[in-house]
Amino acid sequence: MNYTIGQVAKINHLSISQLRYYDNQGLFPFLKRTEKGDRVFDEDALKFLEIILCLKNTGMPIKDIKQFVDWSMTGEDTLPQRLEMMKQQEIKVLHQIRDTEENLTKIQQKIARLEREMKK
Amino acid sequence: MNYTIGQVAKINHLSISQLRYYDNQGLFPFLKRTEKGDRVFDEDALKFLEIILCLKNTGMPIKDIKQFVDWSMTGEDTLPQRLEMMKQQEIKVLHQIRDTEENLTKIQQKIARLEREMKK
DNA sequence: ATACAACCTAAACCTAAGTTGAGGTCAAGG
DNA sequence: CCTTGACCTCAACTTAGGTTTAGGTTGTAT
Repeated sequence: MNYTIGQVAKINHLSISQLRYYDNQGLFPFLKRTEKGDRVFDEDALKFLEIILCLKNTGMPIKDIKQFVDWSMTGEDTLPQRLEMMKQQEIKVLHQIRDTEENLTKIQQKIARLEREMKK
Repeated sequence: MNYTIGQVAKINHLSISQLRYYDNQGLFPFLKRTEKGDRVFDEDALKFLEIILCLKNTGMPIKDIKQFVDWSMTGEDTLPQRLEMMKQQEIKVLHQIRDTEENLTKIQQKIARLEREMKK
């Protein structure tokens, strides 16, 4: 099954211009085009997009994602680099979660304090 | 105990210019100054900074934080608004954590796939 | 035929969150 | 004295991550 840019945007809750911007930044080197020039996302492209968004949503800058994408296109030689990058990202995300949980606790304490103040 | 901007920067792992920028954005209306004009952070300021950073680190934009700070300076009339804002933020952070955990899982699956590919 | 919807490009524009640089004040130490 | 370090202001600059605009093509429905 193939998808247009508009469909992909809806599926992933992105804007069309965002997808075009990512393409221009080199994040979709695997994208095909129709004869008239429209971008075509196939199932593989959607699969790949998923991991790209995953990296983006955990705070990886676009140029680093591009590095990963470029490595992915070069073949098996770069498997070690890609693995290393994902492991680094895993560590980063684990820290993110811990930090965010700490901040959650602080916010909840603030809520409790505010509620106590309001009752007085 | 009082602290200079440099000390506060070190304690909280921020740059001095970041702290000055926040002050210019109106995030520190409670800040005192020495006669020569240097910013003085007292214990209360540090306490307040902690909650400000907590909001900032969970993705709240500076102008929203300023709203919260402004409310905090006005007295008890704004307790309900502040409470509501913190509750909204709590919800946002809970979602953040869930989303990040999902992304973590995907990254870990990617790691597993890459490791399988490398063994072949 | 024509109008509309969905796609395209290239370039300009925008916003948030800072950083940098020039020029200045003050206190302490050698 | 004078230099060094830590602070100050104000304005200009930067960067990332987009959005917007203007102008153009194509396919389908009226």
